[in-house]
Amino acid sequence: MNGQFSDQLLAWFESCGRHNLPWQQEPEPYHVWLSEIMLQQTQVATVIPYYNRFLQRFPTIKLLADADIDDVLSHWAGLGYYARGRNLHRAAKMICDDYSGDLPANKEQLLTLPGIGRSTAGAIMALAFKQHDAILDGNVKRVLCRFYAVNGWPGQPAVEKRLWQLAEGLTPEINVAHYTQAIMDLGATVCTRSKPQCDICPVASECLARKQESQDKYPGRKPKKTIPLRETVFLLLENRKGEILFEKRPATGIWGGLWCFPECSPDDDIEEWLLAKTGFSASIIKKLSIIKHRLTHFRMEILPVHLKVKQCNNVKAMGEQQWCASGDALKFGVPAPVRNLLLTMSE
DNA sequence: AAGACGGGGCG
DNA sequence: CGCCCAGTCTT
Repeated sequence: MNGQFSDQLLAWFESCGRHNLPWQQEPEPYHVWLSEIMLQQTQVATVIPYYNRFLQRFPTIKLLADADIDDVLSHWAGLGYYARGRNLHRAAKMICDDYSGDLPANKEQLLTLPGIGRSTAGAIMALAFKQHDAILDGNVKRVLCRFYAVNGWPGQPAVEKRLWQLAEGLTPEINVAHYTQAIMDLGATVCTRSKPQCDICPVASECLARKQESQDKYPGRKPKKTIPLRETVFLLLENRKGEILFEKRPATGIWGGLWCFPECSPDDDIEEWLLAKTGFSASIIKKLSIIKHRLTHFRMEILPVHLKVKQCNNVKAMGEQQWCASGDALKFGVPAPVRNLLLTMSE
């Protein structure tokens, strides 16, 4: 029977699960939603300080909806995947407009909100509304791949389809909130990527991967490909007051909506490029050491160049711009390399 | 179906 | 350095 898996997991959860995470204290729908969005592609330990700061600044969905997007993004800065922050803000507005400020307890309606997909909708239904619904996040995928010895990479549509079937089959009708938390905890603390602790696993005796002594084979690896190198130049323009010029990036694409420095290619003549594109006449003070930034899909090498502005004729703004003392810039949403650069400079 | 999207943690 | 993480959206 399917009930055995959930029963064993629930019994284990009671004594060994995590019951002290910040979003478990007041499990209201907003808290569950916020934590689920932050936890997408991001680990618990990283999320916790961001979660606490965010909720302190935006205690309710209404206050979030009414906030300025820059304010929202500055509290997201450093977490990555900034579309999550923008979607959260958009969804908060929709929730206020369409549902009087409360998350709908309805899966189809949740799925219409930006940033909420199948797994997050399932998590909100189960954890916040105690409704029977399955999730399939990275932890659950790993647990199920091992328990059923599912071959193939979980990102593969056929494999993912199979995993959803298994996840739905195992999810119990009752105690669904505890079960959902339990299977995530099992993946996070016991059925870990490397060195799983099968000796303390509540479902080890039925686990096919363990029977085959091939836990390391599951889940199947993502086919790897060589990731490209992207080289860029950060232009740190300083005016007479010692302020630095920042530009707001477009809402979509890398670091969408965050504040950054003007950027050119290493192939450009820097002073010429500046004059042509922005109207600033500036001279190079110093080229700083190259910053290496590694992402999932490419590597970045950033050359920061410090310049002094001599003259400004007809500034051609390429987007929103502002001059700002380097220390004050951290109040805005800036990407991690920019933050690190500013911190280094102020030392 | 495939690619884009950030940053941190770990072996 | 490679791989992964409480995924979703766009093309």
